[in-house]
Amino acid sequence: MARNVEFNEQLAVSKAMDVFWRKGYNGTTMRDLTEAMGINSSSLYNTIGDKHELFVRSLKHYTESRMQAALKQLDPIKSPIKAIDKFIQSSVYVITNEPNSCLAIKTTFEVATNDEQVQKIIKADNDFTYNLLNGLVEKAIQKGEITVSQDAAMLTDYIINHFSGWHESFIIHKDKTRIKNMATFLLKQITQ
Amino acid sequence: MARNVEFNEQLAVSKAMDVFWRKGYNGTTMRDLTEAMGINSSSLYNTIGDKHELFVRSLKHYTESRMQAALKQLDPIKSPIKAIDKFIQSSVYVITNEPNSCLAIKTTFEVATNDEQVQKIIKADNDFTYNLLNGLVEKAIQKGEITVSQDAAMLTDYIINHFSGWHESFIIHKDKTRIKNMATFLLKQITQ
DNA sequence: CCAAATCTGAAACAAATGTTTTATAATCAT
DNA sequence: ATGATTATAAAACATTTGTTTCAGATTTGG
Repeated sequence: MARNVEFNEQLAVSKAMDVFWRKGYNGTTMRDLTEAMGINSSSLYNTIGDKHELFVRSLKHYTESRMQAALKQLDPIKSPIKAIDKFIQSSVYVITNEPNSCLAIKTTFEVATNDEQVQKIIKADNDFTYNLLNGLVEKAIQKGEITVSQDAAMLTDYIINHFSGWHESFIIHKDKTRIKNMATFLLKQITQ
Repeated sequence: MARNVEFNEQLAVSKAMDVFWRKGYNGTTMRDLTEAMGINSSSLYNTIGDKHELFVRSLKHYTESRMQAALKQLDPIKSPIKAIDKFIQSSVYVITNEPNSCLAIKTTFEVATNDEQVQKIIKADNDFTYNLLNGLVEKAIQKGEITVSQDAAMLTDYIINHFSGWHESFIIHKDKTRIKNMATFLLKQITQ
């Protein structure tokens, strides 16, 4: 009965995400977004909604992509401690090679404090990583691959906790070696 | 020959800092600032300058205050490892009790990437903390209070690295215990 | 092919933004 | 006290902001 939507919504959100990722929520204008997405603001408001809704979708797109990638990467690894190692090494690689630092962390510090909807997404993302890693840590403790502590919950927190510091360090010093050395030490500590 | 400046510039910058701290650089408007500072924008532009310059001064005020506080707090402590402990415990206390998380970290993720002047201030702040802690770590290694590694530089990075993760965790989960448990484990690891 | 539906593009919108102007008030050296 | 000088307050400024309007283009079912 009517005309079809011309643009690919998923692709458009992905382009919007790139802009938010670089400039942050408040640093991004609607014109930045429509230009990058290649669509007119009327189309945007007709389909997705306003700036905030577009940000929410961008953030969800970011976190969901990451979750899928993590599952896919860790699934074939049978040894829990090797999976933990892979997860850490992979984080180091991303931190020291991606042009922007993690959108979730940037968002946590820029908007999560004053935005409940955003905070929920961030928390869901964090919980996912926590559960994924916690499963591995528990198994590694069971198998005796980790002996430094029996407190899986705390150890999981402890490991995850390193990532944002590594991002911060890399923004400030742009020195891959510093990150790698910290990661090596972390792993040595865990598996001592 | 002329009229005197009415407002206390240091105090005004301190009020501006509070606003930037809560709302971030891009989330803060000039009207937010002049209202909080209790001065007219013409006075602001006549004395301090534009929004960016005010932010730079606010950030400097923040970092310099922190540096002084750290020196004052650690100076009387003679044992290096006890000073390190104090530094960590004090960070935990601030993270879990201040209403806003660290302005320096927020700024690192929001603006440092695209703002050289801000990046310099952040780096100077980071280097200060690094040097302060590194001196303690070196002495602790010499005295045999730390044996887990002889690499003072890496260990210093490793310790500092925890703070931004603790901030992130507290924003997301608002759970003091999780932070305290991580801090306890960190200290146990270092002094093992 | 028609008609209803809805998407698109460009322009327009009010409000908010960072900054400047201007008139007035206050201060200090003479 | 006077006059030069500078601070202040209020308003005005041009842009930029997020969002909406509206005419025209395109599609689909009948």
